[in-house]
Amino acid sequence: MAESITPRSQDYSEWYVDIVLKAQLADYSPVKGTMVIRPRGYALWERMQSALDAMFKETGHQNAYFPLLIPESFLQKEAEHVEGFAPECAVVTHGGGEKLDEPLVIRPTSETIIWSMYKKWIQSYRDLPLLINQWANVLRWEKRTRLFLRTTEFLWQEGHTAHASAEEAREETLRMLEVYRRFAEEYMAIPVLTGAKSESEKFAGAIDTYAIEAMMQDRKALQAGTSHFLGQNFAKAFDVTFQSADGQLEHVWATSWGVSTRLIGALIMAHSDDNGLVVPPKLAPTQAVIVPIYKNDNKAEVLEYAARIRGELPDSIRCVFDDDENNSPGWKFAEWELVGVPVRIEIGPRDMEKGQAVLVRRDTGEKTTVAAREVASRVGALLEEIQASLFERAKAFRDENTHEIDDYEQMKTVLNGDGGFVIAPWDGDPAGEARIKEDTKATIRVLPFGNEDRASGKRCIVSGNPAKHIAVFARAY
RNA sequence: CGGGAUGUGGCCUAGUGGCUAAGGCGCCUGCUUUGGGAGCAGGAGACCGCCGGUUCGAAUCCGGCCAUCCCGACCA
Repeated sequence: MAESITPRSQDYSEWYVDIVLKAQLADYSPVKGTMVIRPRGYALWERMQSALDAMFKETGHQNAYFPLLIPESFLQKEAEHVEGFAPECAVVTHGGGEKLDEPLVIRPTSETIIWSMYKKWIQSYRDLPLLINQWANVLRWEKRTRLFLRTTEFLWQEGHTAHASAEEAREETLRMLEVYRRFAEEYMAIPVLTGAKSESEKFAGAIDTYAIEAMMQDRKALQAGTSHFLGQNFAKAFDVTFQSADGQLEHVWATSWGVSTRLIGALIMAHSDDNGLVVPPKLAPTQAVIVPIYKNDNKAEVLEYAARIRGELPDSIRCVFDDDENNSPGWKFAEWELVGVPVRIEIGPRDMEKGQAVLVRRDTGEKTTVAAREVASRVGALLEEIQASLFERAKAFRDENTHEIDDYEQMKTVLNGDGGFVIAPWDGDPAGEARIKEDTKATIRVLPFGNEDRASGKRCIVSGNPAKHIAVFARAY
């Protein structure tokens, strides 16, 4: 357990894997591309879940659960959907020792089974909107997997809503994108860009896909959440209609939106360092750890003094008192840094004499000495400071590595060099997008909102034609 | 799915045809320690990734497979 982590500067991928394995967030499982989420990783997911779930409830959604198995024929009802997902589906062909009449697909996402049910549940405009979310696992047969970022099976939430009008469904799509933005920035301390996806990056079956897009420490982009306006595509495929107030029979309008355990990967790659995981206080399962330091002749007194300080911490601060006798203080320091606890409280004989304690920040390593009576308030304040400064640091890093460029050669130099985000005018032509990908491996991450005006009068960076969008290009996970 | 690298107790590594596979870390027992991954003594733990082949003899040579990483292809 006391081994070193590959430095980021030496090998970013190895560093990432080391953090996941050594901080015991996850471990490889026997089936290719699958992993076990260990208690320390799952605790992070649970904190994400509870924050998100509260936000979903606040916006009027209810949780439900739909089955893992979907009749294969369901997937085929929506043309783009089947084309997008069929290649990565696992299919169950046998059950109970017999070949099944109809193969069952293990859900890669649940639109089809959900809309088959919505058909039964929706008749009138009075049944709308229908706002349902589910927490579930899904399976996608990926060729190249990476812990948390892309695994064959993963955990996520998927919201599926039904509305009486296109406007209302569009509002919902953007409302949930905003929920994701808030969650990413306020809880994960990760600044994100919001905007629309280009045609080639859209969800299979959506009219419009929106995303939150974050920058990792290696300057690559990570799509951290998506929200889709599905139009009437699924309502038509599953014949889901409702009678409006004026008696007309109309197809229902739909959205879907999701975030997954990939967020844990985002958290790691946004904040962590060569000493291990760095977790923002709002998501940290343990926010503070007290490490008592004593010699044999003063052990009882130090422990009592430390316990008294611990007793003054409010219940709202999630604190662990590490009085394990078998490990040295130095060992504990390193271990708690590895797992990312935001604040360490060191309490030894010298502190006891002076009626104080030492607080250490995980993000900067900075140590401060505070009077015993102030520990509770200082720890609370420090947690808030760390939360804020992680965000500011990540934002400063992203801004430093975001370049507005209107010359194609320069764009190639940047994207093939240090990387980062390139903001450039684009005419909307997929051919140009494809050429950029070929030349630089970068894709359009988002078409940021409110930039159509800025595009007017500019020339597309690749074709030279009049630009329609301002696009953000980057290499991505 | 293509190209490359790697695979030896839980982890890292030595051993490159010949005795009972060696060391460090970790683990267990005891003592001693404790302000940045402590010390001493004793102990447990390996069908050398898996399957097959060559050989009197294989961790070592050959073939296949599997897994991980890297680079591509593919992919919300």
